Amino acid sequence: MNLAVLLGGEAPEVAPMLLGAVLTRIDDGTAVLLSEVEAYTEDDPASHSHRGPSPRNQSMFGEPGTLYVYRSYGIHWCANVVTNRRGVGEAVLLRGGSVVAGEDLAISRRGRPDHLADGPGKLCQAMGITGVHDGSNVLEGPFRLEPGIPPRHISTERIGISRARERRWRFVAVEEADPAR
DNA sequence: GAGCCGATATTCT
DNA sequence: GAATATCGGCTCC
Repeated sequence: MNLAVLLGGEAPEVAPMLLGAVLTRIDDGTAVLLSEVEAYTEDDPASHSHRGPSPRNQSMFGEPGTLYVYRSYGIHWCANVVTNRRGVGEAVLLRGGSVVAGEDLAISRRGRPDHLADGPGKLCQAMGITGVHDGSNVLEGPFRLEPGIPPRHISTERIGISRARERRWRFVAVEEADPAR
């Protein structure tokens, strides 16, 4: 599946397709295999784009593939990949994954050897994603997204929000069946 | 492992 | 002033 075509779709449909994809940072070699994502759309009361463009969320309305990076709780950075066409505020929050390249750098950034990218803020810290990357595009760089084979996954309620909880737009890769079981 | 809490940018009321 | 798309350190099992 062509990435540009994929990202032109609607966020709730694109999100599960990004499971198994690898986000690579070209300029330092770090890469994360995505295992957890969430979809947000414009008519979604829980989405930052719900009330229209603002200085913070403008990149969420950009071209598909745009990175929307925002500061969460005043401390952490969180990254989304924008979907759908320009002018539509849809994106997929990169909620977690596992570091598959550049592990040493990820460990030094995180300051610990474990839990490198098992949360949206941690994923950004491990890859060095900050506000300066807001508005860059995964079709260009310095971040590249390579679709993989989507693993088995389940959808659940999203995390950390209070509105529109009934939209089960959190997609989590299911661990491969344990051979010992 | 579960539960509480503090840090604090940005938006909304 | 309150809420939030979080995290890490702490306590107490």
